[in-house]
Amino acid sequence: MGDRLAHRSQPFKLATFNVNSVRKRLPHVLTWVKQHRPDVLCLQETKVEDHAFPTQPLMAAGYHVVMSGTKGYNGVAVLGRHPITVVRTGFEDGEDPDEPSRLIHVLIDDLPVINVYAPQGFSIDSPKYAYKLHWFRRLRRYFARHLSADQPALLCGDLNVAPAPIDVHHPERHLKHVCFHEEVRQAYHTTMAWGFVDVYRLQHPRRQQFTFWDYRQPYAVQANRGWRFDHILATPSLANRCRRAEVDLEPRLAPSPSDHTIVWAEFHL
DNA sequence: ATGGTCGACTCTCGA
Repeated sequence: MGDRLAHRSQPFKLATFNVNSVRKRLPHVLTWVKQHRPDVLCLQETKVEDHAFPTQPLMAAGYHVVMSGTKGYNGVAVLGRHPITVVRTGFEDGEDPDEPSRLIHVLIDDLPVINVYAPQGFSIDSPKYAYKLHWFRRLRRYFARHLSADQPALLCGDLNVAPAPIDVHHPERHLKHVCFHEEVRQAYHTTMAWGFVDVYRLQHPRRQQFTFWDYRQPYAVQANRGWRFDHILATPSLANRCRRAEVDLEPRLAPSPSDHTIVWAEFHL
């Protein structure tokens, strides 16, 4: 851990937000960072190539910006109050296909932060689902190759998995859903068993709080038919230093609400 | 019921 973080008096605050187009949701992002001043905000589904990313207004708000995007789909970015070093985008594990627009690994004052957008999977019988399951195995191998479980590190993003029955409305109706099937939950848990702890669940063992409501589901928000897909995880030494973890529903209340909302966590470093 | 809607982009895909 770098001295600048180690000697901070203020807690270190990280947030994650699937924006479903960073250009469409830029007003939400600017309002939120100005109000909450997170040290780091990780974005997913930015849906924009790097040259067209709205870097300038974010820099004007006091944030460094790095990104790895593609036109129209996927895309991840990290905003930070301190300079950000990009370590890697994508797995770079020699397998084809690799998707640089689903993973960005950065260092913020020597703290590793990995921001991911996991594949959704489409349907249980689709090759996209097989790809999703394999993607989680590759993610675990990525941790083993590039991180140490006994050192501080953060993982966040849209994992496209509800890890437990409490994390989805009517779990009994979603046993064959690509984000809740026993097989995909197993893939998720096997990956995180490498050494990442879900800090929201650590702080709130029995609270049901969703982070995603499907646009296509009528009255999903009103009836709270949602899912908890957006996660912040930390290696054990850092998870022990988590003091707060919360879901902020503000992006759901703004005009043109996103289908996801913001999750944030504070750590005393 | 991959239906419904939303976003980006091309007349359709991804979620």
